[in-house]
Amino acid sequence: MARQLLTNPRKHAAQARSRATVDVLIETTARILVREGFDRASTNRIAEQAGVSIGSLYQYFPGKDALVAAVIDRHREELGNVTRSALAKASNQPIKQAIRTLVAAAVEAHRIDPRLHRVLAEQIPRTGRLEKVETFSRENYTLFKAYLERHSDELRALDLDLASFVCVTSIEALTHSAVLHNPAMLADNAAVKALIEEATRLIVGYLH
Amino acid sequence: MARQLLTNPRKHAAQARSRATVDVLIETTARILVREGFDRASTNRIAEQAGVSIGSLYQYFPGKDALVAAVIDRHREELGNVTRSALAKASNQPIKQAIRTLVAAAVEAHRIDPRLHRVLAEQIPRTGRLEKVETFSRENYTLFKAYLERHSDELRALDLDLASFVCVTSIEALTHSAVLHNPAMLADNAAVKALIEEATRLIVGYLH
DNA sequence: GCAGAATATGAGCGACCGCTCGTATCCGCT
DNA sequence: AGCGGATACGAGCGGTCGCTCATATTCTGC
Repeated sequence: MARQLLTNPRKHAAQARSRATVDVLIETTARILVREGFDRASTNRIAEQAGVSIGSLYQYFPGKDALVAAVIDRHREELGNVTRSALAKASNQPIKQAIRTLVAAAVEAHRIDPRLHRVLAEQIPRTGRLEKVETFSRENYTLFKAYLERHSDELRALDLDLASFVCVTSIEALTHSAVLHNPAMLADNAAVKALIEEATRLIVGYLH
Repeated sequence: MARQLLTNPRKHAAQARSRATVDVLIETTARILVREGFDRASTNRIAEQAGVSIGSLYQYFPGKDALVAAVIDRHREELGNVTRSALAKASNQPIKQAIRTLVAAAVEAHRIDPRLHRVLAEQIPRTGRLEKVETFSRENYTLFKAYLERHSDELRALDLDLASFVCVTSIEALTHSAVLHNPAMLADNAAVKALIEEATRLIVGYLH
């Protein structure tokens, strides 16, 4: 039997109680992903822990993938807010300061819910096989490129596409790897500062 | 019932035919991982497609995880060969040339079996039983740090641990992302050259 | 208050999972 | 040749999976 591939909600929740059901399902899915991992996040288990019947779950989500997709969307929204506001702030700053702002924002974004972020980043590509996860950083890429365009007079001659790829990929990898694979980093403010400093130096040096 | 946690072979294969059985199981596992993904790689399916009975599979592997671990080890061995020889070659080169050698090697390593590499990197659950997969880049990190130590007189004052982390993580992310998320890159030699050039510039600029 | 729409329920089906174990076959050694 | 260990086999057990559907409950509009 073909597995369910759809990730769209099956039905729109209209009344307040059904919206509550949807919410608790998404929240429970996130909690199970964090606490038990992707494999143990079965629809039966999610429904049970959410205090919702399996039938109700399937009224709103066509399957596990849709639940996970909803969790991803919610998380990405939060990340996007942090990044977008940082980019707005950076747009008026000179290069070096702007890069520092962006790197700091990247670290900040990874602090929102690191354990969930880790599960999503590491276990989720199995869902959908789509570019859904690639879009994780696509927006960052586009916005960063726009920044470079506006400030191209302060930079050496650059292939903006290639440069955006290099910068965004590096910043993403450094913050992701540092924050997620070394949880102690979260507490150690000095270490965070050092990381931001190094990443800034890396990027600024590259752009000049 | 508690899931199987071991990833070590259950029994050592002594005769030639059993070694052949083990080989075909590992190879089939790799093939299924690439063609069907981690989730569909069940022990039953692996045994069937390998032309080996499920009983024989369990003579040599305590479960799916052990098979996957064997695939990972084999792949990592191949990557390690490329990287180690590049590092040996680089150890006598000046910084800029050395970095270029290493970046080129990183790209080369990602060309070995990109689809398998992608599956291993993206689909293997790293939380839990297969956690030791994190050592994927640990060796690179150590070797790179050793290189920096030997050439520290050519560099600015550096925290070698931090610098190694920054360099290895960036190179890994750039080559990985470029080669795996843009398969056209494999064919386009000019694009590969451009990537190597940019990554080299990024790292060299950072180290100086 | 009541009809009908929206929402919630959960037993249970068929498929597949990981894995065992009793049995059959093959191979190396004397 | 023939014995004993190594190897191979596969039916099938107990379990979880994703998911449906007949039924029950709650809400909304009139």
